[in-house]
Amino acid sequence: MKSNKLTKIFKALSNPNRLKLYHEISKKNEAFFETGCFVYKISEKFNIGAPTISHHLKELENADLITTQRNGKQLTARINKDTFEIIKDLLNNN
Amino acid sequence: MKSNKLTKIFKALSNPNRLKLYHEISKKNEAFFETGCFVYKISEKFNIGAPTISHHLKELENADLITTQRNGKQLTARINKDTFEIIKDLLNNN
DNA sequence: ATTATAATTCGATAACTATCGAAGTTACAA
DNA sequence: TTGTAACTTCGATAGTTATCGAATTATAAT
Repeated sequence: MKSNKLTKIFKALSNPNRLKLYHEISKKNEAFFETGCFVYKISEKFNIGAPTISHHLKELENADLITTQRNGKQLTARINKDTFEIIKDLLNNN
Repeated sequence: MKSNKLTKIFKALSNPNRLKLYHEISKKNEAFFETGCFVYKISEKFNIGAPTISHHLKELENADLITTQRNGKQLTARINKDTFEIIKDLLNNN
């Protein structure tokens, strides 16, 4: 993997809220892979506002860690499986 | 692994120069595990000053990614094998 | 049409970080 | 003991980032 791509991934996961977001999405992803998971449901678990969630999702997307898709009023987030494969071991031993 | 420990690791590796530093140390580490590797030799490859190198090494150390040890005038850096195990796959496919 | 919900954009701000030059320290050598 | 090499500490600065509130957009429901 290219070094600048790696730093992008590390940077994206270096913020506690973003790591938690990614982790939540990855957990839901297993259960609802077909449908993805709704962002508004996840973000209830956070103590930060909607603008900040929106900002963090873009960072995760920009690092190719997730994809998002609008479904009506709601936003659906899905894990990018390629990048997930190589960092899931880190996440799952927590 | 604890989430705050993870974010510390990610943060430490989210800076290009720090990632490169870590990578260089890990490469030398295989060749010179007994002796470790000299920081002044590594830092010749960087376009940043000694104070910045020193700062970055502390960040890597603080994230338990490396250990350092003074040997006379020189500083020796060694990879922490525990943390290396779980991220080496990311580094080696570059 | 009006309202409500989910998310985004914008502008601002406080906190953090990478980097530097200058000065200081440590250890060795001449 | 003077010098020098490797490294650290300090203080400053420019750039980045996390977060917010207010306003805006998109979609759906009433």
